[in-house]
Amino acid sequence: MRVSKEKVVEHRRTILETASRMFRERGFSDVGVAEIMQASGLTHGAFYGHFQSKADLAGEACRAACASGRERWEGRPDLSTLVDIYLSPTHRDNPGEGCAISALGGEIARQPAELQRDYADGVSGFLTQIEDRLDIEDPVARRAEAVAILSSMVGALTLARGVAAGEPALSDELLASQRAQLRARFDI
Amino acid sequence: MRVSKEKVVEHRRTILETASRMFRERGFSDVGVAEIMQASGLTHGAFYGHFQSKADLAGEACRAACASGRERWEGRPDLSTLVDIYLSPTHRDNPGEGCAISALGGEIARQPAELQRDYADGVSGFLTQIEDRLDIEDPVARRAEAVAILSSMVGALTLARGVAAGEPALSDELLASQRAQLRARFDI
DNA sequence: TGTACATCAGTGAACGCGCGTTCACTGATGTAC
DNA sequence: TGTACATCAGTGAACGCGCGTTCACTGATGTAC
Repeated sequence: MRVSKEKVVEHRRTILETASRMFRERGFSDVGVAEIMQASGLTHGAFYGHFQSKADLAGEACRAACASGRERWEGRPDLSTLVDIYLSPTHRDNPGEGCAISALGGEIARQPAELQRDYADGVSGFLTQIEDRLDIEDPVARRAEAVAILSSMVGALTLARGVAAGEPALSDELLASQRAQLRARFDI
Repeated sequence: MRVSKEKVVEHRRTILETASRMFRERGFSDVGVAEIMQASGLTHGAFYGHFQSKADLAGEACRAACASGRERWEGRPDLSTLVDIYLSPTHRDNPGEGCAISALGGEIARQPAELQRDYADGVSGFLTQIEDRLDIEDPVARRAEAVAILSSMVGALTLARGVAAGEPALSDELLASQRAQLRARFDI
């Protein structure tokens, strides 16, 4: 049955947020349209009133997740805090609420170039935010340092997630070690 | 029709190698049993004579890919060369022949603990190989440095692959920047 | 070494299942008077 | 403000399709004499 205009907008936002979370938790291919709609409190048939296709939703969800990540760090914490949060067991264990760059990292390589461009915007945005927190004069050196910090955070988080269920001790070590390593670089 | 014992062994190895390559290229969920068998020059029905299930194959393929990566570096190149190869455009563009740790990084987090243990063995093995090439006395510091190097290589490669089709210039920059960054750490 | 039979790896049709997607229908919302 | 009708978001059955898996059958291989 028909619903109010406000409800339509709310439904679309709910679907997008639910999908964004589920995709980060379990990847694009392992999450179905019907499952997303059920988790959003609707039936699968209503999906195509909001999005053209699952691929269309994937693009929107990727953009939304990158944007929400950007807002999250906007101006606030310093680099030590950012690194501590990023490489925390909490972030490792909750990819659905976490950084899309890490969560979608593996799968995005097989997605259409258009989606990769959105992902690249997210990467560039994160790099800029790191640069803004670095006390390095030379712009080239600053940029290189930001790349190094982002790479090591994404890599450590990916590895820590990959071994979390199989070797929890190694997973904790990877996070703690990389946290200490990065903090030593800009804390003193 | 029946085939010789040698052929049976050869077929099994072909299936395993083909699957190992295809899984690294496109992930577990996006590669089907029939497709693997066709690429191996057989029909899908013969699959269950060699493996119990697709999940069983995934485990074997992961183990095989990690093992082949280990052998690849056994003793040979120094750290500069290893980093140059790992962060090369060639490695980025050929995940099927490349490092399983990076290629399977995202998906392995959603696999059974048993598979993650095999993956963790691969990570530990790679860490040891990096440690063996480091000129650091203190074992704790050496281990931490190896973690930092592996994390940044995996992260940079993952990011470079994620933006390769969408923003090739950024992809090249990430690889080159991280390559230079790492070499500066142990070359002098 | 040669023959006769048992074995069993590979084939391809068939299975149930869940996927993304479509569509006729329902009934509450929005609108025209 | 109240009524009558048009609109259209959501429902749920149905679609074709490809998936992982099974199985009766085939025919070359391996073995016993």
